[in-house]
Amino acid sequence: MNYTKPYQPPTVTVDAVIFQLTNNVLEVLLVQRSKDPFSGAWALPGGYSAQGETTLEALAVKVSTKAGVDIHKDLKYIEQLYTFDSVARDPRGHAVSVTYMGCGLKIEPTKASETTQFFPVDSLPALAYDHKEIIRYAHERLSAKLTYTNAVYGLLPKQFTLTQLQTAYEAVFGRELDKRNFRKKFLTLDLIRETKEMFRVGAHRPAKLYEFNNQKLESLTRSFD
Amino acid sequence: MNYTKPYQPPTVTVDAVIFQLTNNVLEVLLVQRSKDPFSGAWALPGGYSAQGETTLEALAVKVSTKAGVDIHKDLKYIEQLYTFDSVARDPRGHAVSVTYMGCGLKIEPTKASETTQFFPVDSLPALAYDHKEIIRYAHERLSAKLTYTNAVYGLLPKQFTLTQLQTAYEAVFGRELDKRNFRKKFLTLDLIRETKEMFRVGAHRPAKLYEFNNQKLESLTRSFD
DNA sequence: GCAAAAGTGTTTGGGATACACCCATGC
DNA sequence: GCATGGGTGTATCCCAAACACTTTTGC
Repeated sequence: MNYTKPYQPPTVTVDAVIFQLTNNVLEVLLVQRSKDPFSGAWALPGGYSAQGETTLEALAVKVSTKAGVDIHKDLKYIEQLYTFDSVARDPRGHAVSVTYMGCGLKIEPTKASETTQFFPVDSLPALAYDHKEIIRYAHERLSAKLTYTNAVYGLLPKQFTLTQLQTAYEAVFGRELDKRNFRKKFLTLDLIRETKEMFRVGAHRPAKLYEFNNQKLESLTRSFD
Repeated sequence: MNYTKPYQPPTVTVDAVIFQLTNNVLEVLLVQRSKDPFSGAWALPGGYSAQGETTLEALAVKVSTKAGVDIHKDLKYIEQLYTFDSVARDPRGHAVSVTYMGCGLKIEPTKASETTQFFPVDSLPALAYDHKEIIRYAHERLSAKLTYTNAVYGLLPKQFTLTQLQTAYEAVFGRELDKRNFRKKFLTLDLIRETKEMFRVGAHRPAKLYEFNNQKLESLTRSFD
């Protein structure tokens, strides 16, 4: 390979789609841009990735700096999503973005403010770059992951009720599931076990609390959906 | 974002895992390196991706130059696989590789030679970089794609027999399937139609030829496996 | 006692699995 | 007529889907 000019790589950036569930609504973490391009618009937390660091390392730094979220402590699950590379996606010049998708729970960005917030995936503000497409793709991926893996654990507390579990699925899938069939099926998958704790809240019957046998990603023997 | 030093992006490369089926064996296209690093070892076709071109555009150029394969004409299916970015994967310096996975059929690299060949995925030569891992991952992805999409069309000619279809699955999955169950299931998926042609070869009953209704990727209503 | 969510079973239909023999052809 | 791969059916079991009422609690 001979280059007549010195080789000029594209800029490499990283972006994170961080989901969490709040009141049974799937939300995504965004930061508001204060500078051009897209000043005032909202964007996924992210930034440049430099030589000598992995994209995940770069992501950890950027997400911590820009949103006050520690991807290792605050997220229960993270995976690489896709690399977006269209030449026009950044008006300043060609930037290839390696994106990640992660799930957390009651994340409280230490930088929480009017410029760092979670938004419901179904009512996003105006977004910078191609971030709307990235979020759409991440949501699709998350939904797929819930159908064939135990990835829901990423969205739930350590102990949870079956109703919480079901509503997590419903929030991600965007549709309702049958309570009896859902419970029957999930319990036969052998992913969770009953605890001795009960969840008591409100004027109604308390619910058994369950926990996952395993907080690591595994494939289901029988898919959902 | 203020950088005290000028921002130095990692090198960006692209690599292609190109599969085809030859005599019911799943093969992958490799080129032999003539220079260090890894001189003499085999590698996936690929190379640098520069500013101003998408990674797929870069891939088309590199695969054509190095292996004489036109990814648009010779491949029936291609998708982005994953971005490999460990700092040590290239001994010359940090290089992030955006990889693609594709399928073709009777590809004849115009550069076919002792340094551009297909190898069975189960008996690969010594590989440069992390290309062994990339191939493993691509194989896994292909296998997954066959279970929940119609992606097999990428490995088959326009018209094919049910036995060819089944052996394509078997070659990718690496295990045998029951003939009667396979046929019954595939025919009820409504993905293929009978043609009026027959495949006549050898001293035995001729086989009906089928074709896909649709040569575009779609999800199956019921997964395999 | 009443409002609110938790918990629970049965029926039915469709698809997955297991399994072995006849058919059409070339030589 | 025989060797070779093409083509076919049935029984069983498991699971998905549909569907409504009772239980436990706080007030």
